Amino acid sequence: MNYWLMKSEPDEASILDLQRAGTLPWTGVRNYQARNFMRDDMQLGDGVLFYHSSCPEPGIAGLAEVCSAAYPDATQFDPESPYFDPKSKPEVPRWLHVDVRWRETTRLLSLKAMREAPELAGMQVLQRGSRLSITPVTPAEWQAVLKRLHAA
DNA sequence: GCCAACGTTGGC
DNA sequence: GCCAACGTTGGC
Repeated sequence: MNYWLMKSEPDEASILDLQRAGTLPWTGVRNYQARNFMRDDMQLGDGVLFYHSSCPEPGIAGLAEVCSAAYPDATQFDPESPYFDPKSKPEVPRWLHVDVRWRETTRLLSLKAMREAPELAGMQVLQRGSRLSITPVTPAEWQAVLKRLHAA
């Protein structure tokens, strides 16, 4: 069982969109490291911190879980899609993704609050220059985030 | 809109 | 295989 933080721009897919949909395919990842996490390290039931990025109030907005194995991302073959990759061949799909299931819409644990939390200082997403859209989270960090999300 | 940081591309 | 140029991310 592993834990992850996954970034999403709420304009594209917010925690409320996930809540409405139940599950969503995590399409559009075009970074090899993030793809490899999904392909090699994610397991069914892994915990996901759903993070809103590139928005007025960045931060963790809810909880989700991995609910599929990795499979080819259809958007890479769609010329109409912003995620179209002309260099990817259907015989050898370059980009994969998992599906994610909604668990809980929480209050926002803002980026600012995350930075102020000593237990979260080591989180990969908070490191200088970190841009990866999917990063591993340690069990201790997961617990610390849950504690703060559920605190009054 | 700015810009720091990082990833990717492609010429050599 | 190096590395300069370019593109992207994402907070501010």
